[in-house]
Amino acid sequence: MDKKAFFHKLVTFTAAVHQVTHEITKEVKSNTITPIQYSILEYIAVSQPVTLSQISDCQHMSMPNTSRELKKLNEKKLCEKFVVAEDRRKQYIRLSKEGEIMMNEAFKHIEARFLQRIKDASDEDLEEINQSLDVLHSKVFYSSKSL
Amino acid sequence: MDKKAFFHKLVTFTAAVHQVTHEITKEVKSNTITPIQYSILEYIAVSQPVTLSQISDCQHMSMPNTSRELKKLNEKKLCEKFVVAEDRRKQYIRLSKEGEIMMNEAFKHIEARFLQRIKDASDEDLEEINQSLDVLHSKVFYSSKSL
DNA sequence: CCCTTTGCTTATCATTTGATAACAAAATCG
DNA sequence: CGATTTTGTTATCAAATGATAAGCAAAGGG
Repeated sequence: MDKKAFFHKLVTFTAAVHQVTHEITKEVKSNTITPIQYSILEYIAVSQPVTLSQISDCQHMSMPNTSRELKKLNEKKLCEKFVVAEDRRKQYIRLSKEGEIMMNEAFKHIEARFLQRIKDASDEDLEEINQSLDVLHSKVFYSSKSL
Repeated sequence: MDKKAFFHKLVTFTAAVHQVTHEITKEVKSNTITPIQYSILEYIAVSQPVTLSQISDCQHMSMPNTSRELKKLNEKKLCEKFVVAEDRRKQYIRLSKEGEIMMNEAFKHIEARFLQRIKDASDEDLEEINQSLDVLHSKVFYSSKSL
């Protein structure tokens, strides 16, 4: 396969993903949280419970800054901290009731937008999309600290 | 197919794409430009010549802020402005010689990083990835201003 | 020829984000 | 036990980004 073309395809693809998600999420964000706070909430929502270090790693944010943003989210009653019995330095972070509600609404909106995008897809198309997501996630866009 | 699981997959996938591209581009950015300036340069690189309004639209940035960032890039000798003969209000923006060099190096680095990510992939894997990119780009992450 | 619109600029201010130093408590290890 | 590492906090400062008001020159339309 032509490496140059392949790489070009990858770059335009990532640009497209950014463009589409930006379009969709900008309608989603409540005006009470900042973009970074939204992405933290999103991460918590799909990965909870998580520790502060995990958020810091995943969002490429320093511990102090992560701690600060989390404190703000806490003050806004959108997430909660729980000490971990086995290691009392750590804390598990989960969405609060309100946080769950907010993120559920956000996801519902995103869902609607995506539905609109795939409304012309057949069942086979959907299965194909499903498999493509698996392939790309596992073979290209996997997360890896070691790289 | 379970809709809930499907959208969960979509959301985590887009998050993964963001994280990976963030990881890769953060190594690329010279310390002389900010993230936003980088993304402007990237846009100019693939779309030049562009007008200030086009950048403003595409980057979802207000005209005044776009103007400011462009002025900084100009002072850093990374891009140049040319008045348009047909409409002297407009200006075409292009990368300067230095800007071209910088972006070529950036793209080369991104290519290397992606290659590293797929270095364990077999030829069949690559073909699968290639097809998955096509599927997702055409059926989900297509660009459409009208949506 | 006025009047409006378009494309862009400058200035200013508030907020968000990034970076760093200094600290503390719990765990781990020799 | 004492030293070190891990996990997280608080405080502070600098820089980047977002938002808004005011202005200006060229283009276009009646």
